[in-house]
Amino acid sequence: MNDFTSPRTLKTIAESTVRRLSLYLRFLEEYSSRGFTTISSEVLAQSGETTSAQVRKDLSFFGSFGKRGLGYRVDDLISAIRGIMGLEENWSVVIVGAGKIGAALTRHQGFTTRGFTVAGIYDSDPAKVGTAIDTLTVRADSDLERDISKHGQRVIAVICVPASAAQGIVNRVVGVGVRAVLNFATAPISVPDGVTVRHVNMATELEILAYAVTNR
Amino acid sequence: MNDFTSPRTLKTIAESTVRRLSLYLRFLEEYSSRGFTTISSEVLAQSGETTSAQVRKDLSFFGSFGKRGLGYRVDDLISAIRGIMGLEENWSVVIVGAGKIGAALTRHQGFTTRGFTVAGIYDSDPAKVGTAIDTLTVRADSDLERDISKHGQRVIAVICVPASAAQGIVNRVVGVGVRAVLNFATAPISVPDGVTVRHVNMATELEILAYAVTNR
DNA sequence: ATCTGTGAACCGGTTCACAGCC
DNA sequence: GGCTGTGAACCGGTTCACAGAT
Repeated sequence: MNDFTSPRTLKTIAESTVRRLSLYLRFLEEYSSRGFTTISSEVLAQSGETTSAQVRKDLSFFGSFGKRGLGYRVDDLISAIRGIMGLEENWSVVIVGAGKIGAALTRHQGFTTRGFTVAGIYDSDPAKVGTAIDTLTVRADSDLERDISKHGQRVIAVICVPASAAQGIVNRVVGVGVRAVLNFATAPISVPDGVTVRHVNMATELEILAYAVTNR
Repeated sequence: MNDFTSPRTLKTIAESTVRRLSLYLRFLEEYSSRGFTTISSEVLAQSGETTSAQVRKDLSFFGSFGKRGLGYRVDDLISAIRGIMGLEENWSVVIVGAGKIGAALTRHQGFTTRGFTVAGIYDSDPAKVGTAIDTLTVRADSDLERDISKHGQRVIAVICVPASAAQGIVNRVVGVGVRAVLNFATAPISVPDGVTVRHVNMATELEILAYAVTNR
């Protein structure tokens, strides 16, 4: 029981499960700060807009964290999920592109508090290099490789450059060991095996909403 | 053949299908601008990181848009997808919250060109009301209902307020007829039937990446 | 010969339901 | 009695494979 290692190597976990774990974690942290020490799968389900069975199934892939008849101890579950997701130590976030989105993300404190620290912001435009964004100074695009190498494995590159430049930047950061990329550019990006890319695309989100409204 | 109405009311279409349609559309527009007039499901598949069978299946839910042995006429397919997604006429986007994200989205031109126009940005902070963001002036939060009523059905509300205020804002915009909400606040939001909410959450995206790197 | 359109098979995520512990 | 943990059933999205049109 509570075997962390074998289950997660045995089966690949669905992305939907991982996404829900993130939501559970957020809710648990808030729930803990409100002074609760115990939670049931039923209550936790409401946070993630899912069912209690789903919550229990999600957690069961990684071990048994609850007590039958009682529920889960909030703080234990927080630690367990942090461990599962690899959030015990801090991650460095490198933002490439100091345009509107890049700058806004840099200024935004939202994820700083959650174990992700913006380590640097980069741009190829000499007019932007050297300007201050919050506590950071925009660095030259050409410094990317050298700077990233210092961060080791725990780096996530956030791509906020124009679509035409996106693949080139990704190639460069992957070349110096980055294995996680969050892509805000509206360009389909390809990466070698072992590198994970996620896309965030405002236009697509709006279009999905447009579809939903149009088709009842 | 080419029956638009019955198939889409008959079956509910998977969200994944709608998301891919959006990607196909983006690629097709770019492909068209490069001068191509015809495309095969095989080529289109590469854009959406999927397979040719998936492309054909996605489209088949809505009609037959191609010619066997030949492929699809690019411009016809663009029109067809625009029709399916409800993008023939423009949509108004109302941004609530003039913080970092709200301001960045307002300034960002990315979706303006794709049939979505930012009609207004609102904030409850008197210090922000009246300030200019791009060509828009931040309006008082209290003007929300009156302004939205003017837009009719084709409005999408984008929520960029702190988590604690999110549900209240959503209740208000839904109250005046908004049926599509894009939520940037890190709060689980509930809406009545017939209203669609989508969540964009930076922290979750970063955490999914952290999980992926941590677990091979 | 080529490439679409689509029923059927497949696969995997979700839901069910109940056994197992507190 | 209450709530977790989990195999089994279910469901729906994806893939297969082939018939049909050009």
